[in-house]
Amino acid sequence: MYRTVQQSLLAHIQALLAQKYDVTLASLAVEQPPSIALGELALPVAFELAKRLRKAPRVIATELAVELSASLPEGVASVEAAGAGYLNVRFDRAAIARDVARDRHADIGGAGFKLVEHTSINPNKAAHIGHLRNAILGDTFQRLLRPDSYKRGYEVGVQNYIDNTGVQVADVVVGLMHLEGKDLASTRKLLDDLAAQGKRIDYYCWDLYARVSQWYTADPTQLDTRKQLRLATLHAIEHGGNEIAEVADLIATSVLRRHLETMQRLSIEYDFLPRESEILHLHFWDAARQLMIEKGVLYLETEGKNKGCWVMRRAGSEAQEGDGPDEDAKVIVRSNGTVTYVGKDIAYHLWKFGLLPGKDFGYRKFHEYPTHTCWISTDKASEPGHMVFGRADAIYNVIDSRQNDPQTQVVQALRGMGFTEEADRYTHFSYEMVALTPRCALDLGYTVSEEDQKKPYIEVSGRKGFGVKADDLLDQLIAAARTEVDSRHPDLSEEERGTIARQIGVGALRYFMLRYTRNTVIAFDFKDALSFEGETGPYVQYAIVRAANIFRKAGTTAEASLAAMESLSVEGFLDGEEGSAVWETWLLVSKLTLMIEQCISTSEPAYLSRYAFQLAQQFNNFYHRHHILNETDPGKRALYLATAAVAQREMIRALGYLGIEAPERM
RNA sequence: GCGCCCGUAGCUCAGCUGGAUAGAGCGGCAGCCUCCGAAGCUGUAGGUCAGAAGUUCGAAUCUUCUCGGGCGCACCA
Repeated sequence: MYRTVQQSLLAHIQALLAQKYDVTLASLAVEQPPSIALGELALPVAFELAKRLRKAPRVIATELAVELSASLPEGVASVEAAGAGYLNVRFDRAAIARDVARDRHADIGGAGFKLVEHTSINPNKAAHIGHLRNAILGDTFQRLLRPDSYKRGYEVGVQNYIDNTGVQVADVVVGLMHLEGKDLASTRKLLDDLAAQGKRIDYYCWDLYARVSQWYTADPTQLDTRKQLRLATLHAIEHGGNEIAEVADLIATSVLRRHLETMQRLSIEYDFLPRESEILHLHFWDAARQLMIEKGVLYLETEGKNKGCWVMRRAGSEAQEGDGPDEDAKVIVRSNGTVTYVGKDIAYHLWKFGLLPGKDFGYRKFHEYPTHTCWISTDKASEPGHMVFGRADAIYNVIDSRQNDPQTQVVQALRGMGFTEEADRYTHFSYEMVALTPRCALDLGYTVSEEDQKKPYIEVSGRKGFGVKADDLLDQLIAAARTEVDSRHPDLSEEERGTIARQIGVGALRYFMLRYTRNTVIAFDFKDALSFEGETGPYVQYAIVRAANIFRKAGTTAEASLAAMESLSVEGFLDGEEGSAVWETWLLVSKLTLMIEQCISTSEPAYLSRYAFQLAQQFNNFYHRHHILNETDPGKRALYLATAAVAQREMIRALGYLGIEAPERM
């Protein structure tokens, strides 16, 4: 509702400015006054106009207030000049509250297919906390976009790109075949044995990957031989149709299934898993190469250090007209004819926007979620019933900030090819890494150098096997929650307690990853991550449970409490000092759509987690201030019940978008 | 060397499309469970917003420079 009133007010003022002063402003700043006593909205527009109109801000504000008062927009009670020239707006509290109770709100959504890509973990090791941040950010964002019962939303597809033919997979294959002397058959047996013992293949690979990485450089006399072995393995995997490639596929697919399980524990699901093997075998690059040459962004370098390579100019250096070769250009095709990572990525992104004529993946069913199918790419014919993904109007790539440069290269290529609209709708959803505090690393038993101990944080490294695995962290969180639940609810069944503990653990984890803004490095520490108090997911869950307890004890429901608002005269109850405190809860509650819009337009889910916390804090405040069940005035009691109901409703919704469930009890 | 990001309370972070007195959590101190669950609430202490100059009626927020920290700058992916 907040957004609805704000919009109509701004439209009113724009019209007024045009009519009275003959000015149009590109955008109007709106804020909230420092105190609710001053009103619900404040506009500093008079300051902006002061110079232009050669009048004191206060005078302009007063004039505007008079004009606006003549015909107030819906939901607005009064407008007045305040301070040095602010235009303060007071809401019609009773009317707004009634609308909020009725769940009137602005809609969110529009046309166009939005493709969100996240997770994209190399399928050669267990997921760690860095991957968790990626997946949780992407999944939350996807929830904000999707159609649901609250909003119209956008058509959305969620992809998880699988680099099943890269060096990281090759490394694990080298480990299996050369360090452990396995072949296809014994690798199969390994998988069966691990499964029988209830062990995780991704954990096994975690250790193996770290071992191989060390092994490559362990013996100086073997450096070249091992490097060659690594390269030969990679090429065999890329080429396909041999035993090495089969081992790689077996491992990559098994690890991928584990990743899907890990993510599903966190309510994270995917629609499609495009794999690099198909990008290779279906020759996406050939089509892209031809297109790039046609459009003039890719050219053969004939001189200098990049002689014999097909290169592309870097972003920001296109004005260069000099004679000599552009030494700064990015190599796309090596002199040996193979394509680089950025080249393949350009081809892939042309496909995402439907710009690769005649090229699409084959689609095969891979995993069934309760409500939908997850598809995977294949170079064979498609199974029926699949969705088509390569036709995006806008894309969001959740990729950490270390890939800023290559991402910029891809956008630059699109722009250079004349696909400027696509380039404009390409969002690199960038975020900073999750690192470990030195203290945390020591606690985990890693050896930390003197130098590293002085740093604020240490980068996680799969190659070194240095990091916290996603499943381990989740297990710990759930166990900690379980201990609490067991002591608080010995009466509940084993299964119920398990469910609640899982909801709390997931809530704590997802909230932890979402409370930091994207460009903040998270220095991970168990003490912070395992906290259930203060600004955490469980704090919000607890507020929801409290509200539920009130309805139970009052012998009513949230729905009935909201319906009661229809016949309730709240006119006096939301004013004055005491009423204002209650009103502030309603006002905050009315801002959900505004928050979601903000999260979408800035690609920043952290605003919503903050909002959820603020709601819970506001509700807890209200809860301690007004003892609802002891309230003897029936009008007040009804209003308080409705207050708890709207607060609970929006807390549940906000948590829902964050991918966090609200437990019945906790 | 070049590019991007960051520097706000003891610690971890919000605030950064310029706007009224710079906020929250944790930690500290002092309180609140015969009363809707204390995973909670109240009060209190704590800040030259890294530093300097500039733009502006107004700067934590915009510009430039300096200092400090991080991450990128491959014919790796």
